[in-house]
Amino acid sequence: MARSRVTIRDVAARAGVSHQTVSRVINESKQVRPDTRARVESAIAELGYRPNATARNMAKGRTGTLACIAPNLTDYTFASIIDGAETEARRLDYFMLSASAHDEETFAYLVDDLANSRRVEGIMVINPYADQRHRHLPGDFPTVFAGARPREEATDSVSLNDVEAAREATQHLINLGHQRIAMITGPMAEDCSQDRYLGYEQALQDERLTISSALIAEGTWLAPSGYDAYQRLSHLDPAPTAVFVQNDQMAVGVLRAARDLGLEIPKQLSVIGVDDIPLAAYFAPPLTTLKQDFDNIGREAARSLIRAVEQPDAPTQQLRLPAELIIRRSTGPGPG
Amino acid sequence: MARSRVTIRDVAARAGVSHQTVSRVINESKQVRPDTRARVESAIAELGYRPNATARNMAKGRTGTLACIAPNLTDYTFASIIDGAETEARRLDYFMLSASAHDEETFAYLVDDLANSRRVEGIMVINPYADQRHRHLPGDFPTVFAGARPREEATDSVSLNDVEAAREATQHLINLGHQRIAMITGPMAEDCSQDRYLGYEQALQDERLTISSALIAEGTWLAPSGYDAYQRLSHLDPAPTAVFVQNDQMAVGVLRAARDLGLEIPKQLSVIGVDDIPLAAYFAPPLTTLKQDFDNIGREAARSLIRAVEQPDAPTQQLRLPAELIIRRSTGPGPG
DNA sequence: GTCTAGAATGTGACCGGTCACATGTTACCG
DNA sequence: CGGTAACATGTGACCGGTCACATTCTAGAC
Repeated sequence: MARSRVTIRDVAARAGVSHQTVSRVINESKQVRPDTRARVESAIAELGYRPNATARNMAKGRTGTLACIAPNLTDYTFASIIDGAETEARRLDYFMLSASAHDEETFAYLVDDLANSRRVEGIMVINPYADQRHRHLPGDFPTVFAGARPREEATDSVSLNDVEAAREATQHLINLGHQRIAMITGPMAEDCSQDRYLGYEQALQDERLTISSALIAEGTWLAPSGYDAYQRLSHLDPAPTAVFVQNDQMAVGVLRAARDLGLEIPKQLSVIGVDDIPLAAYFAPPLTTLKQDFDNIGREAARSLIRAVEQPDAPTQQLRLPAELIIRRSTGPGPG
Repeated sequence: MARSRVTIRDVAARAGVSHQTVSRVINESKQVRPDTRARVESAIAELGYRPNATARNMAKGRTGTLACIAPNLTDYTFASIIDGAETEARRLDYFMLSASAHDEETFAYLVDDLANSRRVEGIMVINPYADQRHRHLPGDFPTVFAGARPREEATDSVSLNDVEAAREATQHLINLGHQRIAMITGPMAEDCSQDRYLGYEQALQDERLTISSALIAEGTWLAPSGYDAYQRLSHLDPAPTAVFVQNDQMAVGVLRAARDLGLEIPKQLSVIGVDDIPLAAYFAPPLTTLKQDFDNIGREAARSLIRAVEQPDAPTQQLRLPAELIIRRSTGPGPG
């Protein structure tokens, strides 16, 4: 396997043609006579020639590479968006480089490096509002938000329809006969938490149920914060009979807090989450949740980004995908 | 922000020097007089010049990019290795492109494309023995295995010390007074499963406990297979009082199977896993396990790969990292 | 004041492709 | 059989850097 430095001109010499003809052959131009093509192809095979991607990028002024920047690559929700995006990008002949930027400074540095050195042609951002990182995005560079909607910026985005998902979750609890329904939110600085808040409110309003800020606690998306938040809510009198938790990790924390308080789920407390994390069915009890189609969010985000790269003048678009209610055993009939 | 096509020659013209001097400035050569440097630097600033990464790669014959190929990017163990590797690679001035190859064919295609087109300088492979994918690796290209040891190939690798970890897990159960200890393995085609098998055997042998193949069941690494495997083991008479499960996902399946069978954990059955997955502490009961330092495996793998890239003649090395016993509540004293 | 080493800077080729355009061939027409 | 359009192939510049080497400048020694 001669992986060495065989160039297009070596092949040309061997086949007795010009380097341009070789270029035509590897680019499948039809302007080549079959016998010439055959001669070039056998020269390519004999020499083990492979086109050099860097040189090609250089000449064409493109890199065929996109970047995805997330706070980390391990969070299941991020990872599955990335996986979907990477696969779709590859299907469309792009490579995807994913980087974790756990703080704003790293994010700023990365964006600057990747975009300005023209190493990538577009950037996909997961969690642009985790801190003030969105402010470091260049205005004139193809960008897409995955899993979040833009605020004022005109940026392409693909995410869950948060309002609708939250409304469905809350409605599910209402349908089961619950009236005193608490909510544990993500950080309220994030639009996603606000949108889910909105959906919860709308569902309650639609059913003429009262909304009380006492029933709402803020968390961090992580399990321990769900645990703590529920501890606080459990002191209420009367206690809520159901909780809509804005993500599964926190919901799992609630499950454990309830268990530690000696509560039976779903008999004394119904719990519903959002995401459908991998082992959701293996907690005690198996978790009812609204499943996000992360893979599809990733795929659509990749498509959106590639569109932005290839058609710079296309209008931006916001895609909001639906969630699917997965009923397991952490929700049950309300009192009465 | 003029991100357009300002080249090194534009800067040179503006600063009244040659393009080479500009090159020296951006490469921090000390062979430039301070006043010249200042002139060039202000020209760079005024024009908003940024070096083009592709052109630089082209001229230097390198790409500064590595690839990581895993069966998927969502599995927590893979994702955390990748995250660690990506961060370390970046610290060492490389970018990392991660791709998921869920089947052997995709893997072969990817490797071929990435390596032969010289798009990347080295490849990190996660789970090279998932199928026959390792056979598609080029022999003369920098490669490292992360999370697995090589068989006959002389390939760099970084992974858990599986034998030792399994021995520790089994020993923990023995120390608690268990004598009838079952094991649920991963697919026995994988070396990792075999090594953990070995560690289990060694621990039992050291304590003169009998090893019975009836006590061993094979799984797939996934939770449902743990569930099924334990169902089978539970029919044994006498039943095992403890199970060493080769990973946490399957262990979680065992937890649920035991619960469904009405068994109390750890009173009637002790369960220990391997990995320490994110919500291990939130299952019922919280899972005792051997924690892998995935982040470090990733970092070391990146270092290893970069060494292989930069010093092609360095001998290959196999790094085996230790696990840490995390005692939670799924293991308890044996009978008697 | 001249010589010379070493530092500072400039020149042109080169990395390996693609592009625009020039040239050479073929085939079909009157 | 010449003319010409369409096809096939060749030529050299170019993408934006770096490299090797040539040239110019500076400063210290004689």
